Amino acid sequence: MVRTNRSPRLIDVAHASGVSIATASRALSGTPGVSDSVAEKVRQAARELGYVANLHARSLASGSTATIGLVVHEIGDPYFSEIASGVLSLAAENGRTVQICHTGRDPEAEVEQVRSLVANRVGAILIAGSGFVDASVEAPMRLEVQRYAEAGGRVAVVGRHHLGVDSVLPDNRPGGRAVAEHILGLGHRRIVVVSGTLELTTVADRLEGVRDALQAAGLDPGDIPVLQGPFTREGGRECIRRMLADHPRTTAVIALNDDMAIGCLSQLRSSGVSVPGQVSVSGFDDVAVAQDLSPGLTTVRLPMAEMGARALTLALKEPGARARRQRVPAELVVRDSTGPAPR
Amino acid sequence: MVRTNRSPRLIDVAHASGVSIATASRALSGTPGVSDSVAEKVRQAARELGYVANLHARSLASGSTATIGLVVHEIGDPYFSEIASGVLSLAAENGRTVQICHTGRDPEAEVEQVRSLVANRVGAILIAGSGFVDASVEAPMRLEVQRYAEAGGRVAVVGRHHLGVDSVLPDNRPGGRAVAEHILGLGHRRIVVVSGTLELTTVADRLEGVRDALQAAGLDPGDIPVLQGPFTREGGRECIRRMLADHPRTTAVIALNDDMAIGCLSQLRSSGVSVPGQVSVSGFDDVAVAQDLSPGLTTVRLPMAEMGARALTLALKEPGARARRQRVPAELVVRDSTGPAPR
DNA sequence: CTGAAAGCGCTTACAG
DNA sequence: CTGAAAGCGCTTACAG
Repeated sequence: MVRTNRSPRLIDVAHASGVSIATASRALSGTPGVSDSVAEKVRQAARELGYVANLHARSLASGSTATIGLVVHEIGDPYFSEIASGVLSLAAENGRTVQICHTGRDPEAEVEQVRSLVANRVGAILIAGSGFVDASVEAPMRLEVQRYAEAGGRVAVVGRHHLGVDSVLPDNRPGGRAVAEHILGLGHRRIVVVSGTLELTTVADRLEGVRDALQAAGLDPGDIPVLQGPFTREGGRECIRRMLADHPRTTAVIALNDDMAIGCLSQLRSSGVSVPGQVSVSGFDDVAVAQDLSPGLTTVRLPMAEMGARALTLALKEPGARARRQRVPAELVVRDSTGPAPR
Repeated sequence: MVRTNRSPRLIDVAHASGVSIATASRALSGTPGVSDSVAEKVRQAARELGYVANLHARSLASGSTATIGLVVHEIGDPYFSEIASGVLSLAAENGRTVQICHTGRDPEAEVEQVRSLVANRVGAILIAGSGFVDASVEAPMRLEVQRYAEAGGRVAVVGRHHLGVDSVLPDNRPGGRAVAEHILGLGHRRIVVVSGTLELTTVADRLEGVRDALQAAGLDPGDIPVLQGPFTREGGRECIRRMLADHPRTTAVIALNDDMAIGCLSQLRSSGVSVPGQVSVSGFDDVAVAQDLSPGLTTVRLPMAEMGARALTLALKEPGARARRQRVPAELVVRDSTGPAPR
């Protein structure tokens, strides 16, 4: 009987080429030990039938997968989409497929997504995005990850501590210090930090760097207002409105990511404040669009795509005796959104 | 390839709770016909063991998957990352996982990616991104897609014709017409179109709309230069340099996507040309950052996230007797990058 | 309501 | 170099 409306199976290829499924399997997967002529005959038959191996069956039989799981907070956010781009490109080069989930920055959704990745028996899990300063918030995640790792899964994280796995860690603190030094060097003293929630380690680390610079310049970090809002463009706008109301003499805004900085620029423009004439603005990340803003955004460059690729590279390696950490340098990029403090 | 064969299996759960694997399977998958007390006992045991069902085994046994495949040109591009965001959110709500691949706009890579999705036996494939005016370029893709559909797979595309499957089609032509009418209405006559390659249907359709408007205004579309470059920010910059050299009296630039428009803005600023004072600029898509640019970008809004979600919705439905087409309205959004033609 | 058993489509020792 | 056969971990008719 002819199977209609179904994909051809290995056995169909085997029949068509007059060999056993064992031989057909070897010929198709490139396992050595099949004569060239037979292998070619099998490949030919597979091509004609439009045969594509069922990866579920393959995974089940072989006990391994070529699929990588990637967890991000929000794929629409350029920070994450650039990381994802790096992962997808390198994965394709290695013949691996990538399953992505986003979590909306919800720690619970995150755990659920990891669990679903585990269920899909992905070969490795990559987690991008800040963790929480309060390690206890991450306890369930840590548990899930450890369990997976113990069962032989590989895990790597980007920009995140506390999980006890291989990690790619951008120099958030040195980056924060560098951008603050730049601002101070331009003569600014009435500075405001525009920040996401301090519960995130990324935010806390960057802020710490800013404080390092203030302290080194002989200033009291406690004197610098830290305006908190969502870590988004809208959050940036919101903070500027508060700044204009509560700290009207501010001459420089240090935003802790580019998204917020873009919102700052937008709100300052709407409010008729010139940048950098009256107020300087800096960001953090150097998302692709930062250089095309007007004025071009002074920021701290993080090589997001490369960070994603590096995490994948770590995950594809054999695990080390203990968790590896790769530091990624953060580089200050000075553009037109920062200038000398007005006198 | 990582071995992941040390996780607890269904049979471990069955043993732990003193039932058969059939009963354990039913209890865990929520199939009716298991007494509450037994079901609870099984769930309890599963929880304690940290059991997560092997989806490969499940797929193989049941012949169906909860995984959706999504093909985009470049996930780092906001147009696609916003579509992906819509797909991921809706997928999560439906308990489905998403496998993403990007193709770098290479038709051959595209076919390969679809093939790999088929191999993964995903339940549905979503393809986002322009097709080619020359349908023959897509023949291999069409073949692959048809074969998959005939074998029972579901396919939906976003912004793409020629594939003979369910599609979500933005009103590119009416959108192009709307934005051109806006520019004409402001009195501009020395206009230049900044465009990606005309081989892409998306580009061709938008340009067609622009020409509709020109014609309706009694102008000869042949008189309007169409500068082509990569469909990216860098492409936009490039085109502006050419425009400045070859068409220095231009007063309005109609860019056929936001990325190019952003590049145009950037290059005009570097070249000391004021927008919209000397030259007006419009885009197409309304990516998230468009409203935060300076000046805010006049553009044509496409609800990308919604388009992604709609495609998924189509793919999850039973197939119709013939391919369904959903048109998505394109809405002109006027901001500050366009103004009256200088006299 | 519960279980024994067939089978999903592959891979891979184990023999020849 | 090639094949017969035992699984991989589930689901689901089919019986009881």
